[in-house]
Parts: sequence; C-alpha cells; structure tokens
Amino acid sequence: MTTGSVTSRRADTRRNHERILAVAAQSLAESDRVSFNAIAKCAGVGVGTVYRHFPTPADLILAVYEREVRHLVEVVPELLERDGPETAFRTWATGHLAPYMMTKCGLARALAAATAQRGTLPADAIASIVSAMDRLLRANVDAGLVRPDVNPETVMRGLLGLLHLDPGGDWQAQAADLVDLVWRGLRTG
Amino acid sequence: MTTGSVTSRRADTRRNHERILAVAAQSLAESDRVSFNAIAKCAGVGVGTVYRHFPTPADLILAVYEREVRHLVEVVPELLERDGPETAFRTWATGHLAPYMMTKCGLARALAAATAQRGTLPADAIASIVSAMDRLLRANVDAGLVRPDVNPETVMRGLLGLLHLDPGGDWQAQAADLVDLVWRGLRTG
Amino acid sequence: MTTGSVTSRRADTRRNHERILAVAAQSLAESDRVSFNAIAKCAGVGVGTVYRHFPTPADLILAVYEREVRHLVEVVPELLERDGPETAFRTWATGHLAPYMMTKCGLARALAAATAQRGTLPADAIASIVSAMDRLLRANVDAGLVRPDVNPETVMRGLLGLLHLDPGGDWQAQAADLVDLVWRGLRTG
Amino acid sequence: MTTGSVTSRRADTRRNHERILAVAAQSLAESDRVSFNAIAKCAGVGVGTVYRHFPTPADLILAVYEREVRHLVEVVPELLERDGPETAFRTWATGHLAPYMMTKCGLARALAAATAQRGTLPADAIASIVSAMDRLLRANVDAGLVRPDVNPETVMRGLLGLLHLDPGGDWQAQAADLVDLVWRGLRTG
DNA sequence: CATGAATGAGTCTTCATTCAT
DNA sequence: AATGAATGAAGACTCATTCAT
Repeated sequence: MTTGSVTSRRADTRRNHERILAVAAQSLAESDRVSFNAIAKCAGVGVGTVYRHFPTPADLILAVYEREVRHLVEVVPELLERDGPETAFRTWATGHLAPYMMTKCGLARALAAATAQRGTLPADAIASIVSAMDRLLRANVDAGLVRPDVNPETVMRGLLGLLHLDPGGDWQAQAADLVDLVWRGLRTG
Repeated sequence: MTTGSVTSRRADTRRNHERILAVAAQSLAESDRVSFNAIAKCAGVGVGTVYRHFPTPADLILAVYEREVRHLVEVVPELLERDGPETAFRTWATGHLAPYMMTKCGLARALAAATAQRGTLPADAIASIVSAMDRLLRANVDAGLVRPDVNPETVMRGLLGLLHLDPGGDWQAQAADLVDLVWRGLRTG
Repeated sequence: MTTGSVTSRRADTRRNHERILAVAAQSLAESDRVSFNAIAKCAGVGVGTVYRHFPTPADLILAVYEREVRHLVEVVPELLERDGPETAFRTWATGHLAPYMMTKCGLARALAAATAQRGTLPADAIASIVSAMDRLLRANVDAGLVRPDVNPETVMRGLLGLLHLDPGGDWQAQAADLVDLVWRGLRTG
Repeated sequence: MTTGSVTSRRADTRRNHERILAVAAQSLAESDRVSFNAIAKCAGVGVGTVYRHFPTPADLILAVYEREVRHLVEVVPELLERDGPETAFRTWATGHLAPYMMTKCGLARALAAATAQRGTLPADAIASIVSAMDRLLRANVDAGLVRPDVNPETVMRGLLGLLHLDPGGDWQAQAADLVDLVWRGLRTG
C-alpha cells in the first residue's frame, strides 16, 4: 500500500509535467509566446506548479523543443535503410522536417529568443537535429552523391526557409522545390 | 493665411510620420516589440498621433518593413551593371541581404507575427523584395548561368537562413557558405 | 467654455493626484507597505494612473512624506514667538513631532527602505525637518539655554525613539520623558 | 535500538531548529523579509519542517531576536567590572548596541511589524535588553553619576536613533554623539 | 490633427500555507 | 517528524486602446 501511494504521487507529478509540456507545445505552435498563467490555466494546475517544473521561460521552451525534436532524429536510420541516401534526404526534409517546421515556427522563434537572451547558443539543444542532418549527409557523401566539404549547419540554414512556407498555398510543392534547390547545391561535380 | 497654415500643418504631419517610422525601425532593430506608448514618447508625439498614422500594429510594422526594404531593391541595377550577373547575385545576397537580415531580425519576427495574425500573407509587402531577386535571377538566366525554371520565391526561401546567422561567430563566412550552396543549386546543367 | 473644460480636465488630474496621495498616506499610517494595486482600488483609479503619477514606489513615498512633513516645519515660527525657545522646543517635540511620528511610523520605515534602496539619502527630503529642528535649537542657543556645539541631526536621532511609543500605554508621558531626557542633554553647563 | 533512534532523532530535530534560526538571522540581517520557502531551501529542510518549528512568522522572528540579543545582555557584567559604570555605559551603547542595531535593522523592522500585527507588545521579548540597560543605569546611579529617577525604557528610546545611523557616513562618530547627548541627559545635577 | 491622461486586462513572479506520503 | 509538491492569492508592472479637450 505504501509503495503504491508513493508511486501514485510521483505519477501525479509526472503527469503534471507532461500536461504542462503538452499545453506549452500547443501554445507555441500557434503564437510564439508562452504565458505561464495561461499555460497553468489550460493545464489545470496552479501557476506555482508551472514555475516549480520550469523556473524560467527558457527552461520551458527548451523542454518543449527537445520533446518535439526527438522523433525527427529517431526516424533517420529507418529512412536511410529503407530508401537509400538521396531519397532519405529528400523524404526527411520534405516529409518530416517541413511539416514539423510549419507547425512549430512559433517554437523556432521562441527558441531563438530564449537562447539569444542567455549567451548559451542552442548548443546541445540544436546539436541533435544537426547531427541527424549530418548523418544523412554522410550517407550521401559515402555514396558519392554529395560533396564531402559541406557543413551540415549550412544545409540546415538552407532549409530554414521551410519555416516560412505558406500554409494557405501548396506548401508541399514549395517544400519540394526548396529541397530540390538545396539538393542540387549539394551534389558533387 | 489659411493656405500657409495648411501647408505647415501638412509638413508637420509628414514630419511626424517620418519620425514615428524612424523610431519604430530603431526599436524593431533591437527587440521585436513595438510599444505604441514608448514609440510616441521617443518620437516626441502623443500616442493618439501614432494611432492616427498607423491604426494597427501591423500597419506600423509593414510600413517599417517597406521603408527598410526599399534600398535593398534600389541597389540591384547598379550591382548588375558593375559586376556582372553572378557576382551581382553573390554580392547582393552576402553583402546586402545578409547584414540587413541580421540587424532586422526583430523586424522579421514582428512581420511574421503581424502577417500571421491576419490571414494576409506578406503579399505585396514581400513582392518588392522578391522582384529584386527576380531581376538578379533573370540576368543570370539570360547569361546562361542559371536554370530558367527557378522560382524566385524558392530562392528567397533558401536564403531565409540568413536570418539565423550567429552574430557572435564568423557570420560573414556562414553567409558566404549559404549563398554558395544556393548558387550551386541554381546553376544550369 | 473651452477654458472651462480645460480647467476641469486639469482639475480632475490634480484631484487624482491628491486622492492617490491621501490614500497612500493612510496606508502608510498603518503598515509600511504601499501596494500600487490596492492604492489604485482605494482611490478609485486604474493602476496605470498611479504609475503615471508616481513611477516608482520611492516617488510615491517621498511625495507622501513631504506632504505630511510640511506642517511640522511651518508651525515652528509661531511656537517660538508665542512660547519662547525652551517651551517651543518641548511643545514642538511632544505636541507635534510625537503624535506625527506615532501615526506615521509606517512612513518612516518605508522612507528608510526607499531611500536606502537608492543611494540617495533622504537628503533634501529630511533637510526640511532637520532645518525646523535647527531653528529651534538656534533660538535656544541664542537664549543661552543650549550648548552651541550640538548637531541638529544628533538631536533628531535622539528623538527618533518617538517612533516607538506604545500607543496602548500612556504615550504622552513617555514622549514627555524622552523629550526631557534629550533636553537635559542639550543644556549648557 | 529504539532508544538510539529516538536520541538521534532528537539530535536531528535540534540541529534543524538551530539551522533554521541561523539562516533566518542571516536573512533578516539583509532585507527585512523572511520567506519560509527560501529559508527552508537554505537550511536544507522542507518547508513543512520550518512550519513545525515556527508556526507563524512572528514566532520565527521573535526567536531570532532572542538569539541575537542574548550576547548583548551577557556582556554587561564584564564591562562594568572592567571599565567602571560610565565607561561601561558608553562602551556598551557605542560599541555593542550601535553595531548590533545597524546590522540588524532588518530584524528591528520585522520585529516591529510582527509585534504590531498581533496586539502583543514586544513585552518579554524586549524585557531582557531593557534589563541590561537597567543594570548599567543602576551601577551609575549607585556611583552617583546618574539621576535615580530615570526610566530604562526612556533611555532605550533615546538610543533607538542608533537604528538610523548612516552606514555610508562616519557612523561611529554619529553613534558617539548620540550616546554623549543621552549621557548628558542622564547626569545628576 | 494632435495631445496625453486614464483605464484595465493581462503577464510575471513570489510566497504563505496545506497536505498526502 | 520530515518532506516537498501543489495551490492560489496578491502584488508588480506593461501596454493597447479610448476619449475628452
């Protein structure tokens, strides 16, 4: 019984953590502001609770970011294995990165602001997404398709335009065009 | 007498308009917030006056944007004439667009927010800057350097990463790398 | 008509100023906190209005202080003329300063805190009350009753204990005792 | 086993009590606020523990006060014996009371607030410090230096100005001046 | 047209206090 | 006894917006 109780307490806390994160993610998908008060209300907890879990806005934003970015990284190996390097790159960028960026552009802005405020660059936060890109690029380099001297960060910057697709238009085509442009820039020769 | 007064009033009004715009631009270069109250104080006018000139925040932001973007457009012909198409493209992107974007990224965020809020895309606001790009591209197409089927908007998206250069690092090199990547993507063959 | 209207507007503003000051004084008589929100509510104005009139807590507190202290200074000449120097001193301290301090000890604390926070000593704020003391002392020195080498600030410090009379006890006697102690300390010989 | 556990528990509890008191004293030396939460964190215990030891803020503040005041009382006999009554009085006031009051004026404010809140005067809390004063005075009365009709509380009030010395200025001289003023007020004849 | 006082909703943040474990 | 997560009231402060003059 004792053990059970303890567990349920911890479970509650964890559930709170999750709910706050979810609400914040939702909120960042729309604007680029995170009102602690609003989040608390939406998550059905007191403001203080939000502050306990995430002392500063930056803490919250980074946590949301990491949560959101994880699957982007995890899907890479599967794509490489299934489709081969070039298609993997295009599919990842068009099919995963683009839709992700479209919905999370509030996050991107908030992230930029949060990390700009402290000196801390998104350093290890961005590291993981860049490393995903790196992996894709290396596979293509190994296959002789892509120049070996490209910097994954430069490529990421080239794809940052995906943040600004027009959700009212044919964004899939726009994404494909951009990815194609970048891909041509990467090719050997 | 009447005429004289009217004239001076109009001059005053125009001066006010300019001052407000200048102050707002300054303010957007720093953060990404425009407090009507603060702007009014800085410009030495009443809040009401700011509202008369720019009924909504979006109006103000778009006006600032247009003001800032003008010279970006105007410099194109000169570059083309002096340096030839390829160098013109690279110089414009690296030397004009990049620094512009770095300092005005507050503007960019505000602009994005403002245009996201209404359904209105940046439509004609962005039009002029895209037209500058269009001109540069066409010159290169005519010279046989660039594929004829590229969409200037796609190229702009490719360069949007310039918004996210690291001002603490070697942003000039980063900009050059990105521009090079895009340029390779544009080449014929 | 126009003039009348303008006047009434300004009158409103002044009335606000007065009301805020009055409410704040009241509040400082009780605790030693000034809640801008609470003051606004009591005074029947918006918070913003309070902030417009008194940008910082210190501004508000000093304004209250000056308002309250004025009559303490103004009464001195009259006392001197009517009662002669020694009685003037005792009457002023016991009959004016003591009751004043008893009700305003919140103010005293707040004032101390506010002025401690900035480097600014109460400088010119305290100056006036010290000058009242100075005038009383000089009259007594001229009459040969008080040593010429006493510092008015030291005397003020000696009377600061009036802040801590026991309102539930016989504070009048306590005040008289303290004033007598100080007076004996001032005498020549 | 039981006895051992109980013993160690009691020791723990006492240690907690001490730690909390120490942290609170530290905190009151700086501002004049005591956040139960902050104190708990600093002392390395849970908030609940602090509440168990000190149910109300007033309890905590009074406990700190007593702890701090103790040495002020204990030093008196030694001074009297070593320096004789007059010097003992001056030394105690200038050398012990003044620095104490300067650093603990946060405590003083908090104490005043706490005791003002309830009807309870500092009654027995202040009693001990007044008794120290009483002892000093009596020694002087016995030596024929001080009038026999002075109330120690009045003298304490006279020295309360020590709370308001200017830490930025020559506070030692200011303290000496005040003590001298009071001393002259105490003398026989 | 311009002014700027006033308003008040909304955000941020801190704490006292409770209570289940 | 001790713990510390949770709560929510309350105060600080900012700004968009209105409106009388």
